[in-house]
Amino acid sequence: MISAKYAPQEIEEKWYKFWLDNKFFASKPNPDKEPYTIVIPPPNVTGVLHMGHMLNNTIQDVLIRKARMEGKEACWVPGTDHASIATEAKVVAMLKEKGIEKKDISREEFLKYAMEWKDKYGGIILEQLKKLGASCDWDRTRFTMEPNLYEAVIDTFVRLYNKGMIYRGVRMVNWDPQGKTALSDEEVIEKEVMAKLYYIRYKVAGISNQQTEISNKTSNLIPDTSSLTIATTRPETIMADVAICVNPNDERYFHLHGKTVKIPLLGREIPIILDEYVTMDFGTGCLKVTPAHDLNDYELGIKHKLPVIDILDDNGFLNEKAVLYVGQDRFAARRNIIKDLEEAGHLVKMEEYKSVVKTSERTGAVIEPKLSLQWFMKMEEVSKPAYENVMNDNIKLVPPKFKNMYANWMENVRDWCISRQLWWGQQIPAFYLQDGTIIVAKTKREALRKAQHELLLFALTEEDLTQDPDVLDTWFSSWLWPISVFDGIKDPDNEDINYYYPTNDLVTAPEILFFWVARMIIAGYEWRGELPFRNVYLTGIVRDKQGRKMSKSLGNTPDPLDLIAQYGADAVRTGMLFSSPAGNDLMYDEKLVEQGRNFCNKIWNAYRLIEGWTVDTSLAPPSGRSDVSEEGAVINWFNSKMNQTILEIQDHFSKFRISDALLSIYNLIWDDFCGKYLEMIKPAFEQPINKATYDATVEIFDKLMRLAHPYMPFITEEIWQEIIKRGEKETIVRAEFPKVETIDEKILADFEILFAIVSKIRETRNTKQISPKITLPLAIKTTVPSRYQQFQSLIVKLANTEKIEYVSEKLENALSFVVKADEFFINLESNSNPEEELVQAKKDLEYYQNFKKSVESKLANERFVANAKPEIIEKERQKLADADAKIKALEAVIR
RNA sequence: GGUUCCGUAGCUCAGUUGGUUUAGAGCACCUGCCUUACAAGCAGGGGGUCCUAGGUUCGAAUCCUAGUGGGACCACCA
Repeated sequence: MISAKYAPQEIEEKWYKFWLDNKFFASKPNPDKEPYTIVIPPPNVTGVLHMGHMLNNTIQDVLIRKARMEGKEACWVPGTDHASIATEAKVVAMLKEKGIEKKDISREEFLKYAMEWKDKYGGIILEQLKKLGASCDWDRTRFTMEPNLYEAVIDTFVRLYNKGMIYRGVRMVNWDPQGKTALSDEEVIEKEVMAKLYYIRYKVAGISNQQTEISNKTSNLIPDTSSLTIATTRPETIMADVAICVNPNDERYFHLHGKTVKIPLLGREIPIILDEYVTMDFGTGCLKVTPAHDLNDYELGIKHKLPVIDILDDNGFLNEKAVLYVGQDRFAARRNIIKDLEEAGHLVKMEEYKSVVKTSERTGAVIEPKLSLQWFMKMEEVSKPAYENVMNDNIKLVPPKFKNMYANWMENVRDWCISRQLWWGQQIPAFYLQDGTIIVAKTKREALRKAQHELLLFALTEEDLTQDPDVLDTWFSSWLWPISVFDGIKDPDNEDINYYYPTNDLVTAPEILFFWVARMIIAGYEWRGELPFRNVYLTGIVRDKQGRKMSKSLGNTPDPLDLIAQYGADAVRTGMLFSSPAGNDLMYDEKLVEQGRNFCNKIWNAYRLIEGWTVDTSLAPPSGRSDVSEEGAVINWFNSKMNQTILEIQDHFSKFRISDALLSIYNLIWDDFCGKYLEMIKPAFEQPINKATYDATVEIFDKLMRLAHPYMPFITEEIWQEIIKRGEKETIVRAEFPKVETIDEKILADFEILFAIVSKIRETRNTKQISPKITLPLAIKTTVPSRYQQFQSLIVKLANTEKIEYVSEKLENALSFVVKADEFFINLESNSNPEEELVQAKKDLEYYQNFKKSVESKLANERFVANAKPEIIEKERQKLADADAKIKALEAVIR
């Protein structure tokens, strides 16, 4: 006895093991087949599965499973990313718990701990993906730090350096004083906070020898010419001031042109400079210029050839250059200097001020703009093909609205800071001689050889070379991912890369469009002269039903594994996809997963029904007519319906409408197959079914399971094995995805009439409150009885009526309705209420008369007839004819 | 501030190059049913000023302009 409820747990485990044991997901280059490749966006190696992964990977699995069933050589490459910042932060925290500080151990020791950590937690997320049913080729699992991929990254660096595309330079970077590393703009989170704007008075010292131009006529606007006031949010940086800047057009400060001021407390004299960069109506119109601690000031400093005074160390503490508050944390120094400024009478006032504070995505520390020696990659030239090939749709972004965003970024691309002050990652292959000479080479040994031969420093030994301690930005390894997983950097002509590259589709989130997707495209053209993938499907953010982003701190993220355990993987997969058009955020609601579960259960019960049938081979198909049995007609109808739906599904897939394709399958199975087809062909209780109908039904069920399989791999395999293949050693994983066959429009139209009649009868039942158990007499007044004769027994079965009676005159006092141009009667003396029927008929008549009028006036409009396309006019004429017939029938009812 | 996307049923969204009169779907909702596959179900039903105002057109949810509301991205005033 099969349970009435679908129980996914043991089924899922059983089949996943079956798939793995038989290596159904494995792929190798096969010249006879078209390759279809997806590389997984590698999740952080220490990450755990969250709802975003679920959505993203379900979509990839749907695509890859469908491609596999379509006979392509489908290859989905899984793997993980070493995620230097995130992982290093976790390792540091883990060590801290053990009482170990990172600064107290060597790089080697640290990496040993990190590797142990990675080995322990690294595989988790991939194991979780298996629970979801992901059909990755697990033998191809890659890790961005494994030797081959590590070397590829080093190779890339050396080659780009030799091409002159990588340089070292002083730049203003986002410095994380806690993580002690530079961050890219993308790793920085901006938070709106209420800060304080401090107004600080500087004493004017005197006239400098550079400029003497003073406007005497305006100087009297400022009563106090002996000082000026600046506004700042960072008073602790005044010790790093090198100038005060005012707008040259600012009349209030004409008298200050060419003068110098003294920094409060410190007394150092700095010049007043002029630049239109300064906004006159913000603050006081006087800007303190602190090149070492503000990006704009830095640029201003370069423009005006100002010195740079950096008063902060890497931890965010004031150094000796600050002179005052040395050794204090920047925030402590701020509190102290405010107190001192106030006491010294320099603090004019404080204002509440809404400002934006940049914080580190990983450590949460407030970012310090910091001048620092970093490695950069030149981006302008190299990003051109990446820009053009997205603009011309060689690479399609789905949905295309992201093209604009992409363009905007690529048109303003800035050089890429690729160094990170971390240990976990690929160490930059740059070696320094004691005099600072830089030698870039893959290994220390090679660097030494280079120094000996190219610089003729034969006495040099490896001890004289120091490798740059920094590692490369994680994205500097993941941008190679579609190439490096096939070893295409180190071995650019190998069989795998030649076969699988370029890959087909990439499924990822729009927030990493720039720093991952764009860079992969750049790498693709740089290293292969070719695009890395043809389509980029961008998923939305998974939000809760109130529209809030899912986050740990809000506690609104369900654990995906709990969901799978509770509802089954197929239910979670379909639940996620019921409402997630590309590029749109997904408002997650557990109701969606319930809907998915219900769908599984619906399929399960169809299986139970069919499984319970006994087939009687001696039984001839029951026939309503001699040429074609009604069951034969039902089977033909369903096949047409199914083929029509497959056409729809293929259209949806061609446009990456994954949700819509699912909904098509959902409706086909639930409404058309379960709701209509099975109801029409199922034998009476405990009656056997004839073989022809049974076989046709199993064949249909087979196709339906194959259609649904990319979305619901487990339940479809179970049913396919149990009812369709009955123990043969095959798998639906590699079965053929159904192709579109004949669509018989006539039969589809005919059955629409049948369903309309059945609906009308049921509606009558409902409104008249007639029990479904009561068999209704049905009479039809029609000029085309053949139209209905073929449905005789189907109407009887679906609507519980007696055999249909054909009448030539309307039945007085019977309930009636009109379908097409024919009138139907249900003659029930007791319940009938002709008044109501009449009212309804009159309403309908009025509607159709108005309808007719509007169509007539359209057709009478010469300009419409002259301008509209012929097929549109023909359609209008047909509408007119239909309306006429309907009106006639309705008039008959009322008469 | 710049760029850009979007406003269609209570919610999430379709609506193909303008062409059904009363604009669709899923979910939610309402009514009636424990009918021997399935109450995680069956049958039926209600629900929209297609953001607003103009314009183009024989015809506008669809195209144009302006307004308005919201999102995204970039750059941000110390």
